[in-house]
This record gives sequence, C-alpha cells and structure tokens, in this order.
Amino acid sequence: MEKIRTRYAPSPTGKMHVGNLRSALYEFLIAKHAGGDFMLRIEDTDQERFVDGAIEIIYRTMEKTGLIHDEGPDKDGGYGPYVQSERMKTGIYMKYAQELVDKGEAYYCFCDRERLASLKTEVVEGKEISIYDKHCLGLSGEEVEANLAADMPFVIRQNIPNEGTTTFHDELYGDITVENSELDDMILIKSDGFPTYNFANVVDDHTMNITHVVRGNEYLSSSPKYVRLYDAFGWQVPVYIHLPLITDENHKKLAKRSGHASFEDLLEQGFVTEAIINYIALLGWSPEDNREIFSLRELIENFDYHRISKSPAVFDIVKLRWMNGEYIKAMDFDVFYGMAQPYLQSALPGNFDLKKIAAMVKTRIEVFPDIADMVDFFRELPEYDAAMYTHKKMKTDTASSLEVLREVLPILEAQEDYGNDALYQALSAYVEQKGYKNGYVMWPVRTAVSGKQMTPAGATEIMEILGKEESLRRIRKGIELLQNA
RNA sequence: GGCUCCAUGGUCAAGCGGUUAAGACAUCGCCCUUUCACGGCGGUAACACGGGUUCGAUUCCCGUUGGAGUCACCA
Repeated sequence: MEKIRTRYAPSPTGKMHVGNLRSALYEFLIAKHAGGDFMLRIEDTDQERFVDGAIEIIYRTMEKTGLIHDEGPDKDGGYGPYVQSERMKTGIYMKYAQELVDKGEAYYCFCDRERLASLKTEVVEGKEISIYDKHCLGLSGEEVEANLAADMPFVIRQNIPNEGTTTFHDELYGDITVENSELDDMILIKSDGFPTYNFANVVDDHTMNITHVVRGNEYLSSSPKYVRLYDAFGWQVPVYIHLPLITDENHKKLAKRSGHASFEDLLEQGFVTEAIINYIALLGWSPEDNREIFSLRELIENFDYHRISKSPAVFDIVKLRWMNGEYIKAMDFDVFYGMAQPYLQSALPGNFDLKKIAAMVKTRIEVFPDIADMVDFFRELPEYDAAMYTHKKMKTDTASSLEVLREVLPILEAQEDYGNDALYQALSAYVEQKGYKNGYVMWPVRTAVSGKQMTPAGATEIMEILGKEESLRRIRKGIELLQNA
C-alpha cells in the first residue's frame, strides 16, 4: 500500500489560529498513525496579506507543539521548493495552466474589474454575488494573441460547463454532488502572475504526491471545482477529509474577537502547550474508550480518522481550563516551579518562600495567571468585611470570632516557633482545652490572617509564611474590625 | 437569497435497529478537611418536529424547522 503523505499548508498571514492548529494536528496524526510523512508547505501566493515574521511563528509553533514535519522549506525531501512563491519562479503554475488552456479546460480572460463589477447580480448580507458569464471564452485564438501581444492584463480561468453535475467523495461526508451551473469559472492565475490558492493547491498537492488532503470544512463547497481540475489534468484525486468547524460560544466560526482564537492568545493566558493540543484533539474527534488525557505520542497511537465527527464543535474555554489544571497537577514540581515563578514573583515581590507557596498553589490553579489572585494576600492584607467571619456550619459569627481571636492572641504572642507544626499544636491545645471544634477557631484565625474567602492553605500554614510579627498584626487588626462590627 | 453541510443534556461527546441513552466539563447536593479551596461520592439535565420503512426506531429514508459554511484576481 502507498505511503500516506499529508501536508499542512498555511498562509503566513499572522498568528496561528486554533482552527489551523487543529488541522495541522490532524494532518500530522493521520500521517503518523499510519507511519506516513507529514510536510509543511508555505502558501504565500497573496503578497498583500503576507505578514513579516508569520513564517517564524509557524515554525516556532510546530516545533513547540511537537508537530514535526518530515519535509518542508527547511527539510528538503525531493519535492521542493516548499514555498509557493519560490515554486512560482520555476514556472510550474503557468506551465500547468497553459496545459489546461490547450486542452480547452481553461481560458484567458481580459475582463477588467469594472466589467466584473457590473456582473454583480445580487447583494446578500453585504456580499455581492456574481458568477462569471464566460465572456472571454468566446475570444478567438487571434484575439487572445493580439491582447497578449498588446500586454493586456489577463487572468486564466477554469472552464466549467454549464450542464451536468460534478460529484466528489469525502471520507467523512461521503459523496457530494452539485450542479455545474452553480460552479463559477474560478481564476487559476491572477493578473499579477501568481496562482490562486485553489490552483496552486491542486498542482502542489499532486506534484508533491499528497495522498490525503485534510482541511477545514469551509472548503467543502468549493471541492467540486478541485475535482474538476484533477479530472481536467487526468490526475488521480486524493483522499479528501474535511474537518468539522470549530466555533465560538455563539456557534459562529471562531474569530479573533473571541479572545482565544489563536495559539498565542492561549499561551498568553497561561495555558500549557500539551493541554492545548490535547484539548483541540478532542474537538471533533473521540477515541474508542472514554479516555481524555492524551500525550501527543498517545494520540498518534490512537488516532483513527474515521472517528472524526461531522458536526461543528464549540471551543469551550472552561473545559480547556479544567484540562490545563489536570496538566499542572501532573507536572513535575521543578518544571511547574519554573513556569510559576514569574507569576509568583510579580505577585509577591520581597522575601517570600516562593517554593513553599508554589507547592500550595499547584493543585489549585487551572491556569498560571490564577496565581496572582490566590496569593496576593500574603503581601498585603486586603480590606474585608466582618461578615466573612460568619460560618453557619461552624456556628461561627462576629461575636464568637472576636472572643476566639482575643483568647488566641496571647498564645500566639507567646509562641516562639512559627513553624506550621508548632503553631498547629499550640492552637490545637487551645481548642482541646476549651472543648471547641477545630473549625470554630481555625476559621476566624484563617480569616483574620488572610482576609480572604478562599485561600490555598490553612491558618497555620499561612502564619508560617507570614511570620510572627505580621501574623500578630493581622490578628489584632481582625480584633479591631470585629469590635467595630 | 442560491448551493452545500450539520442536528443526542448548557458544552465536548459515546451510540452505528431492541440500552435503565455512556463518560467528561459546567451546575447542584452530600462527605472530608486547619470545615474556604483541593479531593471523594451522588443528583438535575438530551435523542428538534412530522411522516414513512420495520415486529421494533436516537439509530435507515423523506419532509419541516433550526444552525453553520460558502458564493473574491483571500486562503
């Protein structure tokens, strides 16, 4: 059996969109699961949209995510060049376009934009709809020659008959048939000499021996035109696998303004690469069992593209957060500390035992920026409301808390050892002596010492970090607050 | 609007003619706890509708409705 070859063919237009990342992932997985090759091809046929540095983003992302290509601009596999602007210099696109013209499957078109604009028949939702009227198909050979000789700007268009239907097969969606009259004579070569995406894509996929074309669902409706191109050339049509769309919470195609549409956005928000990959792998695909946590390696083993779903999937940032938390919990402590340190440092400048705090926080955050809110009280006691001392279940209220804090203050003042264990013992002794429940005293102490509803640690652990002086200051402040309540 | 695709809880998603219709996230409750958080255990919650086909439809077919994508010298 033929070796599977897939490709990721991005346009260098900026950030790495998560939809594109997932396409790259699936393309990689489909090839690797079958022991095939995965390649990278840069589709830069639109000079106007080209963004400086975008190619570097692509390389960096592929490397960081582990989607390592077997062939690409930087790794020649004998099918180069792997950048379309460079391929164009070899004359390949013009050559093949001319071949189609000779066969009558394409034709030169000299219509200017003005005439094209006059063809617009309908405006729907701000979009102008038109279909080319094949005006230039009627030009004689002499007329074409004359126009060319006169240096008239031209494009080359695909010649699609107005009769009949075209059918193509998708591995997931099955056979799809459309009326040829619905198909526009799409432009193959632009007036600047560059091929359009549609054309370059077909000749490159064929000449680079791509066996499985994996791409987003937005191409589904233009696929019949592709198939006509392959047929016109007499080439074998590749296996098509169209991927379901990824949408935002409103079920619309994921767009920039959702705030998490790109891989870079996600990294900035404190997500880890492995979790992102894991999550998007599951957006549109599911394994046979119920497993959800997969390393890239495990994905390769388990990825069966027949299990890709057909319906669009909402990108759920909440579930990604959960998954990211799972990755953080499973992380080696030193690795975690390395990643958490910058967040810890900016939240807690000064002399804090950051390692100890990192350990407290590790199992409780979902995303690194969560650290700041969780930990800022160490630095400064926040303003808080006396109502926070009330805990119905512990039968704790402002009065009881005031009493406890007052009685506990001298004990804490007398306490020399401010280690967690010693502190806990001292407080426990008091609890026992009074016949209270633990929480009855721990609750107000933790509240006084943190001023927070939620903390990453218990009362005495917090005091250990704070030290004697600051702990006492906060307890006294709590007493003051309660007296005025 | 034309064309194309899609349709199981709020979200991801299993199911591929006969099931008490999985699981995960979220949500709610209980337990644990230095009684918050973390963790553990449970609960609520779905086959869009209408026709067929069939002994039997979530599952197959048709229609309706709903949603999405697409209709560029962008990819």
